[in-house]
Amino acid sequence: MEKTYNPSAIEGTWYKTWEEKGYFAPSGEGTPYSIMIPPPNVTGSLHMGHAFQDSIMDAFIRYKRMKGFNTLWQVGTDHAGIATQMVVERKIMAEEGKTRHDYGREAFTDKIWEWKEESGGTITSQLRRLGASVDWETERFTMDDGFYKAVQEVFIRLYEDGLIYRGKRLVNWDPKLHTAISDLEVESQEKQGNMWYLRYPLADGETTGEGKDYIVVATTRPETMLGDTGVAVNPEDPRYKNLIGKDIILPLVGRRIPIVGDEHADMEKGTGCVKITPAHDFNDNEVGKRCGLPMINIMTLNGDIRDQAEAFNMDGSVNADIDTTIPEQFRGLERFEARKQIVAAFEEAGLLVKIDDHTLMVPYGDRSGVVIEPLLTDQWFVRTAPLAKEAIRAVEDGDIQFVPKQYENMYFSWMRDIQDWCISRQLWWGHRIPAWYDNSGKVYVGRNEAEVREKNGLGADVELRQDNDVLDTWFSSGLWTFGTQGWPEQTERLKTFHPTDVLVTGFDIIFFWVARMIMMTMHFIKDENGKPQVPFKYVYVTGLIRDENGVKMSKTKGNVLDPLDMIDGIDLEDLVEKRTGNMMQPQLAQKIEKQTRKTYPEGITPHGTDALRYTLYSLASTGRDINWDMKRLEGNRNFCNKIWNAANYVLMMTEGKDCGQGGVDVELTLADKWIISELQRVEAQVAKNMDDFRLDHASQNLYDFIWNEYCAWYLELSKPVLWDENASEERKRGTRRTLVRVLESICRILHPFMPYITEEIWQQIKPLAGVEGDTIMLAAYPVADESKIDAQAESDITWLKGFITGIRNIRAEMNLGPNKPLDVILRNTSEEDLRRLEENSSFLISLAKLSNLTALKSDEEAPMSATQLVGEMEVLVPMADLIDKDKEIARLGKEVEKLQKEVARFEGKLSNEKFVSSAPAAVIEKERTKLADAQTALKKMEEQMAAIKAL
RNA sequence: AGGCGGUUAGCUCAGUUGGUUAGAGCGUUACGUUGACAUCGUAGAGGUCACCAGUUCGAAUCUGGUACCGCCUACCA
Repeated sequence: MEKTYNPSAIEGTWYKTWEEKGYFAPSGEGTPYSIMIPPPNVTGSLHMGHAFQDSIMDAFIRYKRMKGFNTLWQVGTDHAGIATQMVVERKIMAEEGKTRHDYGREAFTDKIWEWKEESGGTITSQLRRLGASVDWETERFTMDDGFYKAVQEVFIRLYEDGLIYRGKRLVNWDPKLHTAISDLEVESQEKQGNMWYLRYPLADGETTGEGKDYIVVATTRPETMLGDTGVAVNPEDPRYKNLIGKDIILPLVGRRIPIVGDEHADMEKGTGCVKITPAHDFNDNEVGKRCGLPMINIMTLNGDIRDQAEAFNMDGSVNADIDTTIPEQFRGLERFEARKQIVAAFEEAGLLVKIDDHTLMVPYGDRSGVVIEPLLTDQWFVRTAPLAKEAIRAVEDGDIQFVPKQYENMYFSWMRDIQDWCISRQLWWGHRIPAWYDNSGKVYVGRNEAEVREKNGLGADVELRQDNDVLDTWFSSGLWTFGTQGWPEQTERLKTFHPTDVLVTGFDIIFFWVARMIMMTMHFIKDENGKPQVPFKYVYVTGLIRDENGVKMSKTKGNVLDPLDMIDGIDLEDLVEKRTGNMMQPQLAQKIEKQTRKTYPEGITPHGTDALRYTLYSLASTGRDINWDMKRLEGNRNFCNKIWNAANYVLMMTEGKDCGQGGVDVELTLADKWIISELQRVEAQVAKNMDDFRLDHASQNLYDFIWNEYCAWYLELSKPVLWDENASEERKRGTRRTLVRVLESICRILHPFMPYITEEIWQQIKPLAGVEGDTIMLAAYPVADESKIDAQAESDITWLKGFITGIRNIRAEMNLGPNKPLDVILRNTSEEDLRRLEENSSFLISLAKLSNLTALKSDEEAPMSATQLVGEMEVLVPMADLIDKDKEIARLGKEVEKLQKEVARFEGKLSNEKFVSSAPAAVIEKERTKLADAQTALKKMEEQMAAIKAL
């Protein structure tokens, strides 16, 4: 082994070996265990969220694989409709100055496939760097042929079940990308805007209750007034209720529109009158439906004002009765320009009452960044209510459990008032909707044109054209758990690995993806009894990883940390370049550069995959957000280094020596029995914490055991045995065997968390430990053996540690160097103390650096000494000339003070009648013991102090 | 506005049915390069568990309220 730990030297080769040897594939034996990776966007690159989730999945997978399960970690990528289309559009624009329309649909999608072949593997290659043991052999892509089959089948069956319909409805329209998007792709942002108060004159000489011949409406979007088809007032409102059924002459347009009574108008808010634009506002659309108002669309797909409006009835049919003329001056205006012009026109006409400042939430497209427009378009929808019902039940009944549980609330609240899902997207990249239209606009759904013709008896003379739209990307990813396993065929894989065991994902896509997977899966996949099958039994929800200041990482803020940079390291200049190069808003570059130079003056040093993963586990607690801490990462790199050096020591002590592999006689020391016992405990703890999804606890258990017990104590305890020329061969052999066997077990327990370093060390030590196997990946995971738990050994070692620490304490307090050999005298020794002394004097002399160790007989006087207590036994270091009297008095004084406080506290507790009468006996007994111990210690310390003072 | 979550050492985080003398990593103080490891060792310091009230013999833990922070949903005509 190399002298120093160098992660890059060991991490490169092992992954390649594992992959080539096919260790990641399901074994085909044992109980099935499966996880489906949330398919990353094929255009994406690995970020901290991926690293976090994928590390967690890998720990579970490696753990179960070692436990002998038939383990599948399904890998794949998502075709990410809009994102991918945009990437390739930008590319052809940059390289050839062409748009996708220059290419045409077919050639453009070919171009995307070409891109995917060349560049679509970025994220999967990065996944390899993390050590992810996914089954590469069966990698899927949501646009591959098999997946398309599943998507098509689902669409057709839902259509046949009456759960998919087409309609002209208001949707969130992205005027830049020219597509509908779902509610979830809309981000509301708070903006400073205005509220315009507009005067609408009443027709036919009518007046309000207050005698005015007009009413005033307030709006944040005055440009939509061109499409107003009514004004709503509250039916109870005394000011206006007499006007219900009367008309208004819509200013600028001159259209006569009715005043309707509707609950939506709140008497308390604004003026109490609401302009109703059913084609451009979701609430107005509802009012329009209730009051029978028509819809007038005034915008183009760009969000510009149309030359002529379009009028529809609520059922989507064309309304030919309405004059759709738009005043000439507004035609073709961009929407925000139109707003200015309309307001100006109102002002000119004397109809602008006032303009208030107003803070409002404005919807933006999360991809395009432009303001989303509610727009009337023809779209396909999934009727979600019936699907949601089953999906809610599955979580209510515990068939699916969220970890942590509070996310179930979030899920329920969304599912309870779920809206129909708009699944059509006006894109070219994606699963094209399997629907055809004839010239009359009648729609036929089928697997292909031939099938449609045959099923519907359409001759060759009937012209058919396929729907131009594609399906929402989440429609296909909703089928991920079963679509990847060969459905609609009833494959062996599907039977074996579905339902999957656990889904690991972030809370931000519970609605986007998790809920939809549950709905889709439960509708299509049934068990042998016809009961809907869940896609997964647990949903493990992770929090967001934020930067060191708790700020969400984003490119525009320039605070993104690349997991690979933490693995490989990156120098400052490269990091600055990475964060400031290729920015959408170059004006931020300077600020980002400054901040980066301040936070990472030395860049980022390499830490290796194992340290990164371990840090992620140690922070993986309750699904809440995490503020990334680079220091913690360094701490874990040090932990790797510690393990490396411990292995180095073990090898030095065992290589080429008899380690008792052959079953020959060995003698186990107290230290051996103790560390073996502790090993069983940590094995049990880790097993429990893995079952409870508490990777932070599991990693803490291992850290404690390996560093604070195995390295800090056991390795030290092994030295006096192995360096003792007089020790028996059985004894040395026993120690060597324990050293190497425990290390070998440590490697196996740790492997799911730190795959690389454990494999590397394991390969070195397996022959010494008498273990066989090609890889630690497939070695058996250690299971705690109750019979090896040795309470006697544990308490003896606790005593031993107390003894040694006591001596070290005196050394530190008295400024005695660690190497000065000390004579130690023991007083007030019990039988037990003497036994322990007898058995462990060599450990004590060696670890505490003693020159002599003697127990005082009851009638012997001790010289003046510094004192430490181990239980009731007094450990005395004779003062002679080497102890500073004042210092010792001060030290004892501190002890006495502490003990006095303790005694007082316990006495207080025990003298409380109510405590004694109502607390459980065990608790009282415990308190009594504590009191007695504290009193004894106090007495001894006081005596000692008095003796020294009297000197 | 409603819902959920958070507030524990200087920083990042644990704390599992109330019995704790509240823990870890990093940082910090002092000392120390003896033969696994200075990416280290040894010994320390550091917290009235946001605040108030209640339940209880006993509260970081349970209940109610307050403050601040975060997220989600809705509204803002």
